[in-house]
Order: sequence, then C-alpha cells, then structure tokens
Amino acid sequence: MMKRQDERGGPARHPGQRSSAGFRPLAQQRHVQILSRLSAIGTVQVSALARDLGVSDMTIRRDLIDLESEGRLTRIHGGALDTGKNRRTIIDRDEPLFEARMQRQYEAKQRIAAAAAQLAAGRKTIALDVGTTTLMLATHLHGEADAKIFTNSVRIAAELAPHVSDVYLPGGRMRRDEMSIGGRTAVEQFQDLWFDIAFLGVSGVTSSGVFDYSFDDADMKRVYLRRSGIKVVLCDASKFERMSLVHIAPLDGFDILITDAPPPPLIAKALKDADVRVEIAKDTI
Amino acid sequence: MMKRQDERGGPARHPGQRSSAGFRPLAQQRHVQILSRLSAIGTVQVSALARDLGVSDMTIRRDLIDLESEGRLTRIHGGALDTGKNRRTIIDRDEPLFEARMQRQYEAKQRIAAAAAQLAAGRKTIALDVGTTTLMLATHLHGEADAKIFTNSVRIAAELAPHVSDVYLPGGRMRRDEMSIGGRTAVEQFQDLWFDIAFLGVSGVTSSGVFDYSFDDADMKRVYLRRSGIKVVLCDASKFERMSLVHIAPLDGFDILITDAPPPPLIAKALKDADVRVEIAKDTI
DNA sequence: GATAATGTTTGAATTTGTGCGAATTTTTGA
DNA sequence: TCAAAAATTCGCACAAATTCAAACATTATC
Repeated sequence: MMKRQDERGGPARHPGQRSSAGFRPLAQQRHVQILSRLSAIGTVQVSALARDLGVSDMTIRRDLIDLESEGRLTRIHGGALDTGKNRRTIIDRDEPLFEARMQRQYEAKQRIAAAAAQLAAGRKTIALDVGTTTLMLATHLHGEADAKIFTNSVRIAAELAPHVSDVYLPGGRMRRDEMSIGGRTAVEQFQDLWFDIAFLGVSGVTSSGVFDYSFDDADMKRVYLRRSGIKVVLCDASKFERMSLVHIAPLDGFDILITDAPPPPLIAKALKDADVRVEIAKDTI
Repeated sequence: MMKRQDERGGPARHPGQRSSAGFRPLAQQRHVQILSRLSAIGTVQVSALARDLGVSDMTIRRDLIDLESEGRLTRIHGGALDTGKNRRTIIDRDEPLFEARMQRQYEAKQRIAAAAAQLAAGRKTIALDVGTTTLMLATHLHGEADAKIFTNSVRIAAELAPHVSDVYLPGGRMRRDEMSIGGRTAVEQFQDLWFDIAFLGVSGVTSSGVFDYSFDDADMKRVYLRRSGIKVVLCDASKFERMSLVHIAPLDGFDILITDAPPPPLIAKALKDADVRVEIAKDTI
C-alpha cells in the first residue's frame, strides 16, 4: 500500500517558523498553500510553487501526487487544476423563456417574417414592436440601410445596429425578460412621431381583436397602431382563438394580418368584416 | 545552439502584464483564458492571444485545435468564434472596430473592471458610460440584482438584462458602432437624475483632463459627471498622455481613477493636485 | 544512527518554438 | 469588376526547452 504520508511522530513544531527565515515549510503547510491557491485561481504551476515555497520541483510534484490521491486536485503537465468544485463555470443561460418561444413555431415565424419584410421594403420610417416574430423580421431588414427604424425592443436594436444606421429607441426601464422598454416616458417619446408602417406581435387573436399578455408593452403597441400609416399584425396560426390578459385593439384597428395558415371561419369572417387584408406566408424555397 | 529569440516572442513585456509569476502559462490556463474571452466578446485572434499570453502563434493554434475538437469553439482563419453556447453578450460579429478594442489591453481592462466592481458593490443607483471597459464592468455586476443601473449603452443593457431587473436606458438615436444612445433627448432624460456612483470610460488622459473621441457620447459623459456622488474614471495605462478629439473634463472633475499601472510622473502629480484618488488594479491572485 | 523527507542526477516524455512552403485573405492595379 | 500582387495565416516537420519520474544521495529530526 505504499502509503507515503505524514502521520509523522512529532508534528508540533517550534512556533517561530517563518517562511522568510529560510526554513523549509512542512508538507502540511505546503499542502494548505497549494489548495489555497487552487481555490483562488483554479490552477497552480510546479515551477511557481517551488520558487515561492522555497523547495525543489520534485518536492512540489510529490505534494501534488499526494493531494491528487486524496482527490483534492487534478494533476496536469506543469502543475495542477482545481477539481471542479469551485471551478468557474459560466452557465448564465440567456433567458429560457425567450429562447423557448423563439423555438416554438420557428418555421412559421420565419415565413411570416419574410413576408413582412416584403411589405417593409423601401419604407422611410418603420416601427417594430417587441416579440419573437418581429425580431426575426428585423433580421430580414438588413438591406433597409436607409430606413429609420423605431423599436422599443433592445434585442431588435442590437440586431439591427450593424446594418441600419438610423435606429431609435425610447427611454425608460427595460423589462428583463423581453428586453423591451416601456412606461410613460417611453410612450410619450414615440407618440408624437409618425411611422410609414408598423409591425406588431401579439399573443392571441379572436374575433373581438388582438391580445397580448404584457401590460407594460400594451401601451406601446397602441401607440404603434395610432401613429402609423400601415398597421401590420404578425401572428402564427397557433394563436388564433387565443385570448390573453390585455386587449390591445379590435380587428378594425389594423390593416394587414400576416400568418402562416388560414384562420378558422369565425375569425376569417370577422377579419373580412373589419376590412383586414389577410396574407398567408407560404413556404419559401 | 546559441538559439536566440530577441525579435520574436520574447518573455519580458509591458510592465503591467503578468506581475509575480512571469512564467509561461500552462496549457489549461490558456484554455480557460481563451474560453473566457470567447464568452465575453465572441471572437479571439491568434495573434492577440499569442501576444497577451506570451506564447507563440503555433501554440495558440494548437490550443484552438484542442478546444475545437472538444467542440468548445469554432476555428476560423486568424482566430476562433465561440459556438454560441456560452455566449453572454450580444455582440455582432460584423463589427471589427469594437472587437479590436475589446481585444486590446484585455487583461488590463479585466483587472480594472474587477476593481471597479468592488466600488459599485451595494450602491443603489449606478451609472455606466459607454465603452469596452465599462462593458466588462457590467459583467461583474451580475450580483447587484437590487441596484438600479442607468446606461446609454445598448450593449451594456443587453448584458445586464438577465441579471439585473432595473436597467434604464435613455431614448434617442443609437450610434451603430458603439451601440450607444445619444443626443439632446437622451441627455435631457438623464440630467435630472442622481446617481450614487458613475463609471466613465475615456480614450485619453493628460494632465489637463480626460478626453474622448466621440462628440455624441461626450455630452452624456458630462451628465454622468455632473449628476453623481462618486465619479470614477476607468482607464488602462496605454491611455496616459493621449489626447483625443473632445475634452470631457479637467482632472478635478472626478474623484477616482482606476488603472492598471502607475501613471507617468507628470500626470501623477496633476492627479494628486486635483485630489483624485488613483487605484492600481492588481492582478487577481 | 534510524527514518522520513527532501534534493539531485539522468534519460524519457511532453510541450513549445521555428523555419518554410502552401493556403488564404487583403490590397493593389488596371 | 476582376485578377494579379502583397501580406497574413496555416500547418507540417523538426529542434529546443521544459517537465516528468525513477534511482540514488543528502539532510533533518528524533
């Protein structure tokens, strides 16, 4: 069992043990030092330890062998690593909710976004609401370098930044999940503007209108509807007949609905009565 | 024999580089560094890594090959991209200027950001200026979940979003390179607020004050200085004795300067006369 | 002096650096 | 706009440097 260890007879040393005095530190002391360094910076080097502790490389190596056999570290060429305990793992996953929504109905939303981009082409001022579908639309607007684009979504602004020079955001508090900017100040800043066209995302559509689940974003959506020449709602087919918390507007509050499959008869009739043009985005390619 | 290497990757570097252990970093240490940079800024360059880590290009290349085989990054000509899994910041790849600045003095800026985070800890209202160093500071502020953070940088806002619930942005036009929001409206929105502490990035420091190269951001920087209890300037040592386009403020316009190496005598004296506290951010140990 | 810990020597294993031609990207020039 | 020229970057092969570990010598402690 080749147990090389330090149960050593006389552990109690004279207290006057100073590292600077040229005395060799005991194995125990070195071990503590090594582990302390490991937990602080995650790795240690044989050469650096030997120099700092005033012992030979071989001694440090033997220390590391001991400590590894106890499972307190992992040896590597030239030194050792901390054993995963307090290893720095950066697993700051970026918001599962948003990611999940982005996955859902991904194909449909892409088609809708592509169709919407056709409508946006060549417009001077474009307003983009918060949402996953509108974010995808933003990726289709890279060519609109000369447009002025207004949005209260920080995500969309970041997406557009390298491609469109005139991106405008309202000021206010940013909601952490959506990264949208809302509130009284934000609404006030946008409500005196005029947009050629506005694209809205919604979370539900019934014959009585469009719905969303967020109070904070609802006011801004109404501003977009009130201050735009053409009002476009983007909505995949899974959202038909779904109500949400907030009623944004009746069906005659907007002009065009872009979706990926024909709406059910009841809604289709209501849309026709409200004089809303319905565009079914078909598969690309 | 008689192999000499004076013109190529010599060991001795900038004084503020690697202080105590001036040795070649271990392979695993480099790997951690590389992945850390990737998650922070999305890309790395072989040449920059070789310079900063004090090893040859070939060694960095071998590191990248290893990491790619583990699926932790994607190699490209001249460097590598992260695989999107551990990305923390919304950074667009098409922006060479910002990326390049992020690479430059990376080590120093990280140290400065860490030191600044200590100052920010526990404050109620924190203002963050635009810049690469302030962006790194933002990554250190994830723990400050209860603070209200104000910034005119969309990048910083996006970085903070998942961690801090109260992030506030001013409204206005977003500059495409910096993703900063500026202009009269933006300034007006922030100038009636009061911040416990403000952190500013600058592009130059001389005995006559601090400088920046952007007209658009200058006004907002002055607002931060005017409306904060504690005014902190973040500035790596490469910026001493450098003037830029816009004079932001004289040296007595702020309270604390955080940097990574002692300033040259002339500036040191001027800072002392202006009663500025100078903090040298030392290597994390 | 006995024993355990540490230092030293030495050859093998591993890692890193360098030269150089090929491949790629960027710049230049028509 | 396209293609040639210039500048980087890549990756191989091999040299150089570093690190490892075994065997043995030395030192410290009791």
